[in-house]
Amino acid sequence: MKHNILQESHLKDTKRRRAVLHVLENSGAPMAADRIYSQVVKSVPMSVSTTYRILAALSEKGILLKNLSQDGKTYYQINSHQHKHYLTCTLCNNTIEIKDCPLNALEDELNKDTGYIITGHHLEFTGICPECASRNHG
Amino acid sequence: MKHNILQESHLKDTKRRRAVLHVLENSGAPMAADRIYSQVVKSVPMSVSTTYRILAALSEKGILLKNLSQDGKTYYQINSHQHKHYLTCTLCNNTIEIKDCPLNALEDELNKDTGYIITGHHLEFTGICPECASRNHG
DNA sequence: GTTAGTGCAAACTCTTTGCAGCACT
DNA sequence: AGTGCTGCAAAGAGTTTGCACTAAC
Repeated sequence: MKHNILQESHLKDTKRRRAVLHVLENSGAPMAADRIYSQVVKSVPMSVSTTYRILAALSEKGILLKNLSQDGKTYYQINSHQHKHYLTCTLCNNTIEIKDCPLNALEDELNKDTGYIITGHHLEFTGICPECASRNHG
Repeated sequence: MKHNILQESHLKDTKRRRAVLHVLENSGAPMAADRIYSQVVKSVPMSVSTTYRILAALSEKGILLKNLSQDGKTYYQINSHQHKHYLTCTLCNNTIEIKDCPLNALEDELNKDTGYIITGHHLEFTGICPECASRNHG
């Protein structure tokens, strides 16, 4: 069974939830609610409020990760339970994944310096992707 | 006449702008509009919309840095033209500054790997401050 | 059959804006 | 004097919620 992730989390297995998960599984990068909605609606009728409720439920169960971005929209992604960071083009918003996280070592040091118990971090790089760079030079 | 940062930026030197700058200068950490407003209003009458307009004008001139945080509010801070990161307690929201930024070296490597021209990064740590930690153990 | 999920519209939070009047250079 | 600043209220974007209906278990 492919989507027993819903049942495991004691969530009912509905058409809309499967569709939302499917869209996010096939996306290489985090997606905002409006884009998830317009993707899903192509195949399954769904209201915007249901989109938000599904995203909230899945995030609460830890199935999705959510992140409020600088553009004012909340982005959702499948929680792969791997620690990831992203690099976003400031011109076209194209986003790619960064493989390594060099910060865990820093967290220990930070704890020694500040006394804070470090529970996490959020790191985002911004830049200009090769396509935009060549477009602006050409 | 003292060198005025407002005049240098071709902004009129008004009571409210001075008050906003004063509040931010005396704050160790970034502040959201609502808190800046309620601080300023203690000494200078001001509307909320003016607060936002002042913060927008000062940010546009590069006098302030703005950052939309995960709590949905935009935080403002004086632009010290130094690169800084912050560590925020997830329990009491107390925020302190981190001195060193270990990421510039990483940016070069990232450029080689991805082809992106790296223009910046945003890094936030979360944790539990010593006060909250002891409060929760007691 | 019971509980959880959904659609619709209204509400909510933070922020922005149009317009008329006021303050700074 | 003239332009830019400000207050008020209304609007805007993104998201959340109350209620009646529907679908999954």
